[in-house]
Amino acid sequence: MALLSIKPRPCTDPNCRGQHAPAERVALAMSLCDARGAQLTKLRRKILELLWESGRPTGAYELVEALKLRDSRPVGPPTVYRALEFLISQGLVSKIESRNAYIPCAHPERRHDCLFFICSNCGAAIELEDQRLEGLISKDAALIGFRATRRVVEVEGTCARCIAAGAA
Amino acid sequence: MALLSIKPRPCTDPNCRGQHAPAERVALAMSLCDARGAQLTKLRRKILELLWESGRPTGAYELVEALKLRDSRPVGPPTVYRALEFLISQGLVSKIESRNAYIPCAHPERRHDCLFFICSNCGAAIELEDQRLEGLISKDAALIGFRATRRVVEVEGTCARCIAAGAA
DNA sequence: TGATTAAATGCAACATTATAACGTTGCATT
DNA sequence: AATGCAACGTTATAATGTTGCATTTAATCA
Repeated sequence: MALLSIKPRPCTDPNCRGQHAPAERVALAMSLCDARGAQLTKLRRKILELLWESGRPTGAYELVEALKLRDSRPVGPPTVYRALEFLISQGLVSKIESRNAYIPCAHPERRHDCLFFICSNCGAAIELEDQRLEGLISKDAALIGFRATRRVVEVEGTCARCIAAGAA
Repeated sequence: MALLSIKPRPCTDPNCRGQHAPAERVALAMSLCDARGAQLTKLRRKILELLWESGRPTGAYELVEALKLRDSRPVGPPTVYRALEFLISQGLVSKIESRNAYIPCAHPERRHDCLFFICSNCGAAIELEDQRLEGLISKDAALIGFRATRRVVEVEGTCARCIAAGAA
């Protein structure tokens, strides 16, 4: 808590697409980890920052490169993967399975499943939350007696901006 | 058509989980490809067979190994990947993104999105189809002006059989 | 405070998954 | 025979992810 100069409040707008500054994001993450007794170390924080700054799903090796540029001390893949593992375990980051890439979670304060729309053209990913979708999946799971622990929903296609810009 | 001794009819049971023999599956695939003018060659057929026989999502390199055992002539990864690409393009196979593995599609005659339940314990995958789910995703896509081309829905957890067997 | 211990990180080697680049085969048509 | 074409083969390499162990850092407590 000592590291926190501000005490951010989570965004409560259900239509929010996550348009907040990276710094604000990281501050919220620190606040959450602090409350949970989880250690958001300097390295982990930096990787979360990089993910927010990137603005699109980012590969682990891209992060390795980015850290090389930003810092004097280079880090290896295992370090990055371990940090990602931590961030994912805290709900701060999601892996986009269809891309082998990582993206920060817009609403880490809420426990929820993410629904990602990924643009094949520009690479951007839009995160949505849909309780009805989660409900349907639960119902289907119940139908076959399946106990779900993780839900991956990823939609590939073309985003509105790229459609407008004339990209096929 | 000359190669086909039987003319299989697609299963129309909406609750069908795909319990049909591999040979029947491959025969249906041949029929479909024939109708489409697509070439389900010997190699592609063999890979589809192996996938059906495997009974669970199977990695590309597992297929490379399996082909080594089954045949005299070993094939390289590119060959297997190309065959998988073809099978996927024909809707005969799906990739399980969260596992980097491939699974034959239970109902290749219908154009639909698959919903996979993957057991972390035994590795089995259950395929379901849910129009309402597809509808919800379409609605969400429309909400943000996104044009979807592919939908990936994968649920990890524990299957009924493993729960019954006492697996956590 | 310094000793003790747990957690996090660094690092080298390795494993797995996927593709690039280029060449060959076999068949159909001319 | 020459041409075109789709599928397949071969080699090498890119991209992604992990293991095992040494080292450092940080939390805990006598």
